[in-house]
Amino acid sequence: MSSSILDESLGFRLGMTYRKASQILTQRFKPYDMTPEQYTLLVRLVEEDGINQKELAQRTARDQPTLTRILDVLERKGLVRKETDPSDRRAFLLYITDEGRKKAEELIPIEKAYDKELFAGMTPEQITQFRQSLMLLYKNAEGLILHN
Amino acid sequence: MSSSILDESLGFRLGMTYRKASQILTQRFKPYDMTPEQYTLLVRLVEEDGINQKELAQRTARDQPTLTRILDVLERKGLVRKETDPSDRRAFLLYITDEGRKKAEELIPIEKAYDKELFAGMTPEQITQFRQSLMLLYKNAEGLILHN
DNA sequence: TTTCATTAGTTAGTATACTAATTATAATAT
DNA sequence: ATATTATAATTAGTATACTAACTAATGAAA
Repeated sequence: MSSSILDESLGFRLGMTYRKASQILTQRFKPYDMTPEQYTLLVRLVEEDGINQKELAQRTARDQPTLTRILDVLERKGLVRKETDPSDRRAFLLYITDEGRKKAEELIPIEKAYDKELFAGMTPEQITQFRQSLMLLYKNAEGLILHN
Repeated sequence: MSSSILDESLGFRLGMTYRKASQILTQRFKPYDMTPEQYTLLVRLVEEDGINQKELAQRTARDQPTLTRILDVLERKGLVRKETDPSDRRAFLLYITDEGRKKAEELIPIEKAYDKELFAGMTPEQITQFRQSLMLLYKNAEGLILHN
């Protein structure tokens, strides 16, 4: 029974777990010259492209400045293409390239396998419960945002 | 039932949840000129000081370079003090200052309240289960590190 | 005791994440 | 039509996180 304030804090435990999990996936992606963050954008665009940056930001739970920078990298690598939206010249429509699709399809099984290893030892019911808890936490946190 | 690769990925969900939760705590700590990361070091030192940086890094689940930089900030703010270890001149022993202790004690109830709000709607059993799942994930991830 | 390996901490380099401010375009309201 | 407001994306600034390389001190071995 730990009496540490930090160990008690679920927020802290959530953070340390995320950092460790992210660190391992970063290692595994490194030989493919890809980060987990870049990967999420790529995968989202494989599923649906022709959307703009604001939409992609929402669908990957990232803010727009972060997205801009990661997209720069993906564009430089030739995995993603930007076209100005003819109906709104402020916006860009994002398209995945053939190379980007190939890269994503190479990495998806690696990420899936990692996910499985990460959750080894948990029953399907526990995993479902964990997933639902994460979703509740996200909703709770969203509701606590200060809007200025 | 979503068929999105990203939504299916528990690692991605873990990350988006952590980021959102961290973002809100960052907002709440801002009036106190404190980040969640700085806070964790401070709280750990309130519980036990006179340890060196390597030990503090382990106890807060952070790597040493990150620790060095955050400690710089805390030292500049006068919340933490470093003394060279007389028995090992490579190492520093870390001490919390009176001001640091006061700051920590001011923020601890804020973080605790936030944790409670974050987990609103979950039963104690669900929270316990969630905590145990996080601990299992951490252990699993640790076991998957590539050691060179 | 001199060499070699290890260890504590830092520095350098890269990537991510957020807020706030800016630019350019679009949409709305007089 | 013109002025105002809102929006998409970017830029600037700060903070965190990691790996790799480095410095200084320690410890162990020949």
